[in-house]
Amino acid sequence: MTETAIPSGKTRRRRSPEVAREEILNAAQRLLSLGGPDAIRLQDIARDVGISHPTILHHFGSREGLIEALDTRALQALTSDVARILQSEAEPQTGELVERVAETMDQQGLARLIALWAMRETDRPPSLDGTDPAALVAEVSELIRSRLDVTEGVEPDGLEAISFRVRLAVFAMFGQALIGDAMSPVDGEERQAERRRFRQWFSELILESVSRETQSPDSD
Amino acid sequence: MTETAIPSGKTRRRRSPEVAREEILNAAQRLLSLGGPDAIRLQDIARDVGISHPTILHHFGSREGLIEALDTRALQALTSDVARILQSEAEPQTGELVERVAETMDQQGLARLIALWAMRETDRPPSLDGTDPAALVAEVSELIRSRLDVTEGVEPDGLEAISFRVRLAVFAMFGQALIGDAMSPVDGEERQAERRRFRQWFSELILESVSRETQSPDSD
DNA sequence: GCGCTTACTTACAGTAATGTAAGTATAGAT
DNA sequence: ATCTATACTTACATTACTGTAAGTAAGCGC
Repeated sequence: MTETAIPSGKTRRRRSPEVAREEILNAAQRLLSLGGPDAIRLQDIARDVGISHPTILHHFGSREGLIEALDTRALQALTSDVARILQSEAEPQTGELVERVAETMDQQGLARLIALWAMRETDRPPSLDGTDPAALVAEVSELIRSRLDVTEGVEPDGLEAISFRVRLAVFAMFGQALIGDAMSPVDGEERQAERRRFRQWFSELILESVSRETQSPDSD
Repeated sequence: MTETAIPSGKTRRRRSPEVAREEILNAAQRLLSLGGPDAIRLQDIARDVGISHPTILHHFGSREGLIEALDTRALQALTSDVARILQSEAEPQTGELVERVAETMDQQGLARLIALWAMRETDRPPSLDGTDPAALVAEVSELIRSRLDVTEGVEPDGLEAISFRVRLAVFAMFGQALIGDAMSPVDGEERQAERRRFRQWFSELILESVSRETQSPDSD
């Protein structure tokens, strides 16, 4: 039993390059979210999609290319997700934002992807393909500040404080997705409930601190 | 030029098993903190220590055994570190604790180790060798609560809120160590300064929220 | 229908990693 | 000084994964 790509029927499907890439990326991400870093094996992914592994190489050039595409797509998804919320909501609904990012993080196995990406090399590559996490944080921070400016009126150098909050939110959701299970004292059904409680508690903590600082700037 | 373990001189050193294990673990951790997950290669580690790779297998049985030992040691180090601080300080110096955990996390490459450990399998193994992160969090939370009890007097069901804070602190330090660089808008010297500012800001945030809730329990 | 492009397959090459077997040498015990 | 246990080495087996080469077939234009 070597590798025979599930000869489903007798004909073979011929996908458009876009569809093929999507299916391969989906399978890769799914496998990554199940197993560890070694789960990104071309043969496994190929079997999952129902193709042979050289097809993956055909579409992505190399394993490295596949991983890069995976990273890029994930970051872009997250970016557009955040952007959509920020532009649709009138009020800076921090709770909504936190909840949204959290879902994306652990449902799609995005946290693992980010972790692996961060570990991959010490020297920053050219901020992969145009989506830069630091820029995303800066953007979100800026947007939140501008909203606060309108409603309340906050001193301009509070930008770093806001970006700290955004970063903390990212860290919190990232951490919960990646190592949250290991820190939870409960199992099964209750764990989900606890996760939600934690997020809600966290959202309130962040919101409180924002309104506190912006409404009484004499705290320092 | 195959693999010849640096024939330093002509005699070979004969370490005690304990020392050998320590040196191997140190090298492995160092390499992991430099490169990605694939950096844990027996031959590389062996070259770093100055031995041949089967010696590692002799001491740890298998690559998997080495990784397990690495995880165990790291968690134990963190545990004892936290325990030491909690027992020595009279006041619950949250800032100190946060700073300490943060240092351990990114100096030793511990964050990466934890991340890999968390990714390794979905089903929890028997909480590796006696050190259980959830238990550690619970312990720390309990200890903090008991101190608050003495000084101020907090309702007993505030334990979850405290454990949430502890968890958030872990997430924050873990996140900063692992993906903090990617989120920072600055480079080089200034990055270190910013990291410190973030930690300080975070410590204050946590402390504030504690004193606020414990001193005025009618906030709900 | 015919032909061209290319998504896709099978078979294989190359490489690199973990793990094994057998022998060597070092430190401590007697 | 010799013996013994075992830390350690060299050489090799095994396996498994990425990547290549050549050939096959599916869709699309003509």
